[in-house]
Amino acid sequence: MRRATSIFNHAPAICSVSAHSLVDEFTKFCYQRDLPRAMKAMEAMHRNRLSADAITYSELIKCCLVRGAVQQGRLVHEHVFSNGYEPKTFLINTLINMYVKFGLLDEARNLFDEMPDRNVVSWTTMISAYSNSNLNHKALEFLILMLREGVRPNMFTYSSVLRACDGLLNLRQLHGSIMKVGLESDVFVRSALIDTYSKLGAQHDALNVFNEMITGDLVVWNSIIGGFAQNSDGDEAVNLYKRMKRAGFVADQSTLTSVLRACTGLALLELGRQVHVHVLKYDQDLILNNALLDMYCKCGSLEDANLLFNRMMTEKDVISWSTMIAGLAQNGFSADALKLFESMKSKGPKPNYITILGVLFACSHAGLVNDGWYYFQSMKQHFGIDPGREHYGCIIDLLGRAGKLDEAVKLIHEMNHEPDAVTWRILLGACRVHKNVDLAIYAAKEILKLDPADAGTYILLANIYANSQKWEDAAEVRRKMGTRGVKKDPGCSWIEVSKQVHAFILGDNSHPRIEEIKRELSQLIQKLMRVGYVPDTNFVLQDLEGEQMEDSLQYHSEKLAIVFGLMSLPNQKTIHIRKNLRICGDCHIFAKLVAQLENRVIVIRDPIRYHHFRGGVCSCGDYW
DNA sequence: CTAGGGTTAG
Repeated sequence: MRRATSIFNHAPAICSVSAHSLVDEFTKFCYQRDLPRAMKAMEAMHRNRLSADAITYSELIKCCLVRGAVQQGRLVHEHVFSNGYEPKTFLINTLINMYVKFGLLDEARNLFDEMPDRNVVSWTTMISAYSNSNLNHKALEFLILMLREGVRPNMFTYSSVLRACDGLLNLRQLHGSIMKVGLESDVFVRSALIDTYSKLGAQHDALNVFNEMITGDLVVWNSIIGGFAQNSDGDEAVNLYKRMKRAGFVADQSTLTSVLRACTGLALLELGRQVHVHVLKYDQDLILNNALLDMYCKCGSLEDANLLFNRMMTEKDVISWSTMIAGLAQNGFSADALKLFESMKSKGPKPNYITILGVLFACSHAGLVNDGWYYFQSMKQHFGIDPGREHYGCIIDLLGRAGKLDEAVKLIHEMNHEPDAVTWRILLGACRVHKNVDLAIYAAKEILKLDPADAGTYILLANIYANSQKWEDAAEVRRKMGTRGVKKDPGCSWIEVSKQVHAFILGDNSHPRIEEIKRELSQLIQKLMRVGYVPDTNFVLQDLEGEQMEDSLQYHSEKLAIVFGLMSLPNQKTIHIRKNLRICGDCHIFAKLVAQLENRVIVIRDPIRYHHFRGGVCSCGDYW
């Protein structure tokens, strides 16, 4: 414990000051948070073999903590143990906590190991330290050791150790123990339970824990709302948010961030705008602003996103920049994305893994082979980032879409990552664009090896075979699909009108105005055909992830949603639609013509890409 | 002296 450099190794000096006034002075400095004077006084006390009381020392330790004074903290530690006094458990706990907060886990652990009477706080401090450092195994191990020593965990212990649970089995066991001792009604424990179940994807259990709550606080609500938002169940997150408001709680930064994330997932631009109003009072909150920025990008409102991004002039971090760059790229504004990246390089934060992904994404979507290749080649050298599978994916996409299919395949085999289903799907997408049937079959087979539940790929494969008159192969694929119980989701489009989400599902007539909409659609198609529209049913390779062709093409869900948008939104208002499947070639042509003929901006977001239709053209440049 | 909630890609 002692060091050669320690002040305490000097011989005690003679001191004329009375013991009382020395200790009093020390106490005064501690409470005044005057660290230098307190340290001097402590030195003097030490020379006179004097000690103060434990509470005073703990004040001094707090003082060291807020100043980040590690060295002084160590001196206090030595002093407390130096006069032959045995410090009280609570003072040792304070010291352990100090080391933990300084990130010196080993020193905390040494103290912990050597202390005589470890109480629940000592154990909890260590458990919390381990779980905060992601040493989950150690945290759980300590819980077991503590129980073995007969120390009973309290709510502090449980809320700490819960965060260290990385398996459902552990979690359920722990949940059981918590119920047994009746600590589940503690708000900290409850929110930790909800959060941990959510992190492990067990939303059902999280919701049960939430619903059993009689009295809770905002954090518990935030846990459950955040849990659903992060598990891509935006509907439930939004419902809970409304419930929370009815229960009389006022949303804070955390709530709003989660609700915005839910809006992002569901493309709820109107609700997002409403939330924006509440965000204004937290306009210093970077995380919240980043979530807002992402919402505008992913809801296809680049005007709002740009406005916000420029307003956030003073405080933008790497996430803000990455979000904006990726947002521009996904919406088809690749040149702007690259321009922004250049300005980030000169006056923004250091780009990270995700930033580069956005940049490469921008290149691949605009067919900028040279730029993409350059950024890819130089990312390690310029930013110290090794290309990951996703970066390779972008470049495979870039080469493939540009028609360099051979080079794309070569890269797949050369990269130092195992290709996964996503990699092959990218190649398949390129085959679709360039109508390379043989390679498409190869890629599709690779996908199905890795992801046997991918309905779109079975259908594509069957269609390719059917198209080449290979009826037996086609039947075999369909049969496999049947035996594996793989079903294709029906095409579905959503549109938000007057704070209400309207869903259009292929083959489903449950929308109250469906007949009227279909009549309007038929008339619109007639009108478009007079200016040259020809419904295109020959998109075999297009059927990759698009809606089925055999069903009436004219009632594809996005067409119904577009017509409903024309019918129910004011003339100048952009029509925003979200789809669950890729848009098909026919609907793409249809949307371009409608945008032109009706003088409307139409934004359709499919699972991969955004299409901004304006005056007869699409922001994707017909390249998707 | 010890405890809970939020942001970019996939």
